[in-house]
Amino acid sequence: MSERVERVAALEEGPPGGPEEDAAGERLQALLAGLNEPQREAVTHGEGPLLILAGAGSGKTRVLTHRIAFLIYTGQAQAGEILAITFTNKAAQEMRERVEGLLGRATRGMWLMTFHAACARILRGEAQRLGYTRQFTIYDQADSRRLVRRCIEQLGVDPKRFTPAALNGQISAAKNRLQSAEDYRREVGSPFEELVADVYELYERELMAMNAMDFDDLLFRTVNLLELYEEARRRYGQTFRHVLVDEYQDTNHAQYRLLQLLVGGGTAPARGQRVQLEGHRNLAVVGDDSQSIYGFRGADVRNILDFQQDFPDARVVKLEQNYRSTQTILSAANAVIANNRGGIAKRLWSDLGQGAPVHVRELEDEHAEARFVVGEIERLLDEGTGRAEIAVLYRTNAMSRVIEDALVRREIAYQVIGGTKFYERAEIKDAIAYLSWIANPFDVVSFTRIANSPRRGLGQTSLGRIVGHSATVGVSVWEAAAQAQAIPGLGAAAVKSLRRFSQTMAELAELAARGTPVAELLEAVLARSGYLEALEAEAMGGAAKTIEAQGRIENLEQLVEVAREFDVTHGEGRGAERGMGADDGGESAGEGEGTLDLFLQQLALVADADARRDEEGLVTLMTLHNAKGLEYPVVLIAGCEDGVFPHSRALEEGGLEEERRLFYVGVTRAMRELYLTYARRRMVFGAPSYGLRSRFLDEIPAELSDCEEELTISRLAGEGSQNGVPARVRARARGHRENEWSRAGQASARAANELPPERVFRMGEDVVHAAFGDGVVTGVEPGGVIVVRFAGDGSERKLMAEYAPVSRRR
DNA sequence: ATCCTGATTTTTTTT
DNA sequence: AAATCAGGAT
Repeated sequence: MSERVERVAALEEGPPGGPEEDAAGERLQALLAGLNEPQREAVTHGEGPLLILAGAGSGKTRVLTHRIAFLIYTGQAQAGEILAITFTNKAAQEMRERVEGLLGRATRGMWLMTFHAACARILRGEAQRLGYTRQFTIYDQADSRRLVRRCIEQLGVDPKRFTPAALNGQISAAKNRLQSAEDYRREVGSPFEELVADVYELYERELMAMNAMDFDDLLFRTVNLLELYEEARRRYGQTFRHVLVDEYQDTNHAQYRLLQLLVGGGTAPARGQRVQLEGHRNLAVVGDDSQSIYGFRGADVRNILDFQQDFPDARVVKLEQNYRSTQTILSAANAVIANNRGGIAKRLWSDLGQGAPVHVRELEDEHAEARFVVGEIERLLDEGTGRAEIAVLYRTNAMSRVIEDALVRREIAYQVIGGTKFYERAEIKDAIAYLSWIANPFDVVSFTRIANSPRRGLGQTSLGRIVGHSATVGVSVWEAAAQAQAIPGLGAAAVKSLRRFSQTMAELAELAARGTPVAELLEAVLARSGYLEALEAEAMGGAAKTIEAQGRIENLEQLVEVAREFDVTHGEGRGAERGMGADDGGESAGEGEGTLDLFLQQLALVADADARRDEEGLVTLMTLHNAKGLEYPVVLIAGCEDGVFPHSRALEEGGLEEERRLFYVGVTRAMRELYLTYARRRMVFGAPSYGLRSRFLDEIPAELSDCEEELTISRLAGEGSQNGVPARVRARARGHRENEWSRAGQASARAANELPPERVFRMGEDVVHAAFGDGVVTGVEPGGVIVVRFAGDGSERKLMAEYAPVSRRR
């Protein structure tokens, strides 16, 4: 490897030599041309750990792609020796295209994908070692929540008291901490955690029996695999000679551990790990602690903050020149983020000039806000701005509807990212469930989903008997279903119906085993199962449902189209499984088996962001989270009100700083023009709510925005002190229309920030009340109100957390 | 088993 | 305002 380094050095010097070396030298110069000094340093860094602190818009994608190209180009790595992790599949795909553009050839064999996709791929080859087959099913969040619900019911716990969502969240958090059910059990400290442990254990057993994994398992099991098998660890560690990770600030503990296992090194292993880590330590991470916005799903900023402790010899490169935004936008972003404590100091600057002021507007209600946003978009379009250059961002998906309505009314073409997702629609999930059950006969969740869809007269009771029978006899649901008459307690009609269903499925499985292309198989499924027929019957029927059914049919046609595309790229037998030699061993006989599995796994891992389309003349609507990593000449952020953004629930849970980072992310998406709007009145849950303008708006220096009233009051309050007290004074001055509601809003903000911790209650906590006795918190409402259900008489009461005589029970 | 209706809940954010 | 759920009627 030292000769490699020499070669790099030689190339950098632009050595004398034969004609092809000259050409190579030129190529290399071209690769490095146009990079600023720190960018170049990051790109040309050789072996060993590398931390790239990349401020918003500082060209980190450029650095990553150029670095990959550089590594390949200088012979430091083959394409197949690179593992590059991105946040979305879309980002991976874009990055691959750019690398190929730089190299002028295909990047066959390079692992350029998300953590989850990489893990799924590894596990497909190694699943047997962990007791799974390679056809294991991946459950999305909805699936796993359903399973949790079943577990809760099986344990005889009231799902009212503890919602599947809450328990699922606990389990997911544990998995992200790499805490197994047994680990969790060992550390329980409350009755609630006791319950979580029970559910967690059962949930794991069920998943295992169904040959299924949830999202978190993909990471967790891969870590298990690498910890358990030194051979696998070595093999993957050596295969991926260079590992690059984008958006490192949003990695969770499992992902962190995975990286350590792959590249070796880091500090002493976390939580008593026994594995001796060794490896090449060629890990390059890119991120920005100011843009860490996924704490709620287990991301841990400390991963990036502590990188230099993990790798004391790491080279650190800071990218501080912003190539995206005007100085005004940057100054606004910097001023807001300065209100967070800690973090890595950086000073972002731009030479793109001051540009326009930030446009801040107050509107009457959300409809007026939507009209303003759309009106402004129309004006910009008239001025020659392209639709694809405009993005509208908001805090929650629910907020898109009003804006969509306004856009439709003005006939402006748009796309919504996220929200009601294509792959979460019932008909799509049904169709996929059919395929899943064919691929994985143990997949009970899929079976129960499709058995009575379309209606076959197999209701809850019958399904329960079938599943119960399969569990007692110890065979897959598939086999159980095939032996309909052997299932005790099943009525004659049910037996007959199940027989027919099972027969159809057997035929379809036969088709699949013969290596039928996925699109063809899917069409056969939809036709023979009677699914399409039922929908068509509904679409023909005269009622209002017609349109809906028609839409569903169209969605299914789209899915078939997706499958057809998959067949084209992965068709012709083998082509699919390229990449490292390591997983070839696991590939079973070559009858085209495995294609269906691959298709299903790809589907399971598609994200909303992957659906984004560029350059098609569409205005883009999405949540601030989905906007991560993107940029638009014009950005409009709607709903800048306290309680909406920052979100009230984040305030309650002490997540203000993460909200502020989210705001920072939103602001820094804008290149030229930035609009921040808020409404005095907004319908929430069908009831009006009145909020104050977002505190983040007050953190923007007045001279950067164009709100005139703002300037006047700010001058009155004292020149130059935009932060701190005067800012709040301004907010009060503007919000003097406040009534009951806004005061309630303030109280809730206070609840999080100023109440002592023993006065802050969360869902599911056990409490005791001086008069009513023991109870459990079943709701947390704005205004510092908590809802408690009391064990004594089963009644539910609303209490003021601040004043009521309640305390935590232990 | 299925359908209808009224009640309850939902809104953070997502791989 | 919309979606999901529970309970009861058919």
